[in-house]
Amino acid sequence: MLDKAYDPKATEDAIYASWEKSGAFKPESCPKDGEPFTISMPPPNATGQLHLGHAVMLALEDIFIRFARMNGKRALWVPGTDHASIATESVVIRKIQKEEKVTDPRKTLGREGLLKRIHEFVEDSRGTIRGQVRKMGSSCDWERERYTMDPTLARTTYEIFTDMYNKGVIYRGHRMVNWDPKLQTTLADDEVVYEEKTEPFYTFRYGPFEISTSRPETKFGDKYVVMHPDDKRYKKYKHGDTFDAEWINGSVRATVIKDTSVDPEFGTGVMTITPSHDHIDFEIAERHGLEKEQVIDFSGALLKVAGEFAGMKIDVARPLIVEKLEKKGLLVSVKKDYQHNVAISSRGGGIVEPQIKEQWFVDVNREAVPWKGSKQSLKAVMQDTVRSGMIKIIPAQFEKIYFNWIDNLRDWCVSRQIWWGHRIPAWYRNGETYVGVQPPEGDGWEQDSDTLDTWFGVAQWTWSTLIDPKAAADPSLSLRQIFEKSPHLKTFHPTTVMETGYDILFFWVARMILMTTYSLSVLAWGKDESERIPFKTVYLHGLIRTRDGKKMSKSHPETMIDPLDMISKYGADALRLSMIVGQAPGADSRLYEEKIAGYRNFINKLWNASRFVLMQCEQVGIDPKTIDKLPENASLSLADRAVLHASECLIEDITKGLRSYNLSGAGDKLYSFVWDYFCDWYLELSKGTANHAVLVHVLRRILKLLHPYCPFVTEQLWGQVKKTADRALISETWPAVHEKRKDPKAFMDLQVLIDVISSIRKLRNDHNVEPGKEITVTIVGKKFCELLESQEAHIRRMCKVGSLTFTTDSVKVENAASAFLSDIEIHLSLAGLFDAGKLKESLLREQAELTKYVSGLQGKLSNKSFVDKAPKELVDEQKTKLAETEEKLKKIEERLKQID
RNA sequence: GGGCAAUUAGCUCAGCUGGUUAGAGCGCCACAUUGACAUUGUGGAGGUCACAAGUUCGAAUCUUGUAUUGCCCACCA
Repeated sequence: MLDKAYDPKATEDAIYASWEKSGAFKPESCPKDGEPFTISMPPPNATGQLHLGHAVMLALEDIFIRFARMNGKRALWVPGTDHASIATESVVIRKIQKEEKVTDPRKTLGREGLLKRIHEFVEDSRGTIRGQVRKMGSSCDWERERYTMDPTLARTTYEIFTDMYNKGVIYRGHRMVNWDPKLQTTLADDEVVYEEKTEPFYTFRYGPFEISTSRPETKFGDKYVVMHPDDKRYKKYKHGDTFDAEWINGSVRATVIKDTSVDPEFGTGVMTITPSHDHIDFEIAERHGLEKEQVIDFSGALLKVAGEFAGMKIDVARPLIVEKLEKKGLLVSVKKDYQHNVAISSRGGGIVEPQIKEQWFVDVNREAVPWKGSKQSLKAVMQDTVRSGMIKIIPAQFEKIYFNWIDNLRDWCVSRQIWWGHRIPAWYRNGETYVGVQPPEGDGWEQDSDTLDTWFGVAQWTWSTLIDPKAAADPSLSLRQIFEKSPHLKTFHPTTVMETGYDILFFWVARMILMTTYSLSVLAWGKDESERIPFKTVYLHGLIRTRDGKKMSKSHPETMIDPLDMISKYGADALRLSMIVGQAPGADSRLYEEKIAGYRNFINKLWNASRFVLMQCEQVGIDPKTIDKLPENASLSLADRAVLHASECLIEDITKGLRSYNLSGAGDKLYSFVWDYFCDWYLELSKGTANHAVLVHVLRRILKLLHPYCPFVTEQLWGQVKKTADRALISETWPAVHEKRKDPKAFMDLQVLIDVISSIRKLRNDHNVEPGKEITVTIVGKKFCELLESQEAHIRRMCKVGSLTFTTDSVKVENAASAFLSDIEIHLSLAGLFDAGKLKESLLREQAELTKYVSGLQGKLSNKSFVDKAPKELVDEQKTKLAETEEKLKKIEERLKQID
């Protein structure tokens, strides 16, 4: 017999191990003719700990996969980890700095040495992650686990890079980048955060103009003044005019430039530009072919052009420069409380200094992708996949956001000045450049020291993980031949659904669309465009926040909820439910311990309901595992027929909900079915008159339907109600709807019984009838008398009724509390307990409520346009409702008279 | 500055294409409790669905505007 309470800790690990051992996670265990259903697991960073973001991702994907598997699909879930270049490198460097007191591990260890250390760290960490993913119950195929630094994935990354280079989609060029002087690396736009700061805003005299700046230290090389061409104040200056201006270190010859990007309303409407250290200025300089002189070096110090200030860090130099200009009489004014945004590195926290550097870029506008009969740009293809409906994003509002992002998309800088990652497959020798998967032959070649943006490689994740590693290891094969020798790729790609957080829609989801459509199109693999996409559906989940709606952050450990902690306290099933039920896709949600505890209670309720079923069977010596047939409908009790009907409807609802990705709604329905219907009514009604076959049957249904949500407890219970020789629940088939078992009449009739029992209970409560004290009830009903008579035993037991009379005639009632349902009157004799005041009070309350309702209905029905235009059924329904309620009111009036 | 969303009970949230007297969980109040379950049961209190106008026979739901909040993108010399 089962314990009194479910103990997840004692069972979860063993159940997981048995699933894994049985091969149930592998698509090979599914029916051979099943439709493929694939999910690529977004690979967690190989830096350590599973957090709630991963937990919610794993829970959602596991539900998708288990549902698909039970529906006979060939379900494949590919797990993996990401090398996460920047994040991992900085974690390891910090670790070495802290633990070994090495100030600059790059210098001390060298490239090879540091990479070795990072590699060791990652191996260790990947093991931890694997264990944690298992704890969540994730049914992924571990034999297909991949890692972004696997040789196969490295090869596809280099192959595609080379191909893009050869087709001119990847180019090397000078571009303004976000340079982090502290970490000595380039940052992606997304890695820059802006902080509002208050700094002085200076206005200086510059020749005949006044110009303003918050960064005087960049102004040394300025020799262009820019203004809007339509600005009337500066009409007399023509584009290209030159003049001499006294400046920081002597006189400079300046040129007038007219450009529409200048806002005449801002400051004086005139500015000087620093093309080397400002994005906008760079663009202006590019437009007009202006010189770009570097003023600040890569460590953040001033260069020779600064004259006496050369070598100074900018924060030191700034006040000195202002002082000098003031002495020269060039300082016009200082605005002290100027607020503006300063670019900060999200990695190192230092101020970002824009610099011009040689970088590798992906050209998003070059028309190089064969798509629907012509060559299209990456941008156009990215738009088309979603616009044409090949890829569907859930929730749909993110499609708008996606398009908006693509409209503003610029070329993608893919090189990073770090060591950990895929090193750029480019070699240089005396001004020659070679790009290829294999190093060039001959001496004197030097490989680019940069690595690729992590997202470049991992953007191929959906398909590169399905490539056969053996084929990829053969250098004589071309990528196309490797594709041909990868049957899994053909079967399981495009993947069915990509589930991830909306925060990486741009970082990753969009870039997967970019890289995958490019790769599979250019390599002419997959004739139809719809076979060249990475996934058919994108399901985005929101951020999990604290109870107060704040972000959980490592810097405030008290706000963090550790999923592993919660699993050991409440079980993985409870955690999964708490993250999914009540959470709309794409919306942020709040999680706190009471919520998880609530779902733990639900799991326990299910456990005990099962325990009850087993006990019922035991009492009469039936082995629940051997039950396999349901008796004919006709021989079943009302409650049995009703619960069978309800469970058939439940199957329909849940199936529909899961198919349409409404996991929250379906979960909620399961919760209330189990608790509010199955436990509160059906189990209660079956006490004493249990039909064991129906009990076991409905319980099995519930276990199946709940299995995707809470796999552990349902699997555990399944072993109690099914022969061990049969399939484990994970491999069971999803229940089908049997129309024959539907019985709406029984369902409605049971509803009447429930109403009657509830009303009697309410009356007892209203009139403070002592608990346990048996009472006498008279039920008067025209339509339902016979029905209720047959359920007498239930009413008696569940309401503690001593004697019960049924009659179809109206009766004279005295000393009784009464309730009036439609067509049914209930009179509870209260001899000795009778409280006229209380009785009158409750009748008057009900009368007032009903009167209000009736007048509402009457108004509605006397409205001609309602009667004419509303659906006829609705009008009829409201008419019936009105008649019923008026009847009820009459009865209440009668009772009131009697009391008086 | 551009874009996207949200506002429903004390708290956290459901409420699908407009249609019974707006729901759940937690919390609160009262009562119960030896046999599935105190990780429980029964009953209850608590809401002008942010505000205003409009469309409609009918609006939490559709339209417009206002207010508040949140997020994303861009970033101003």
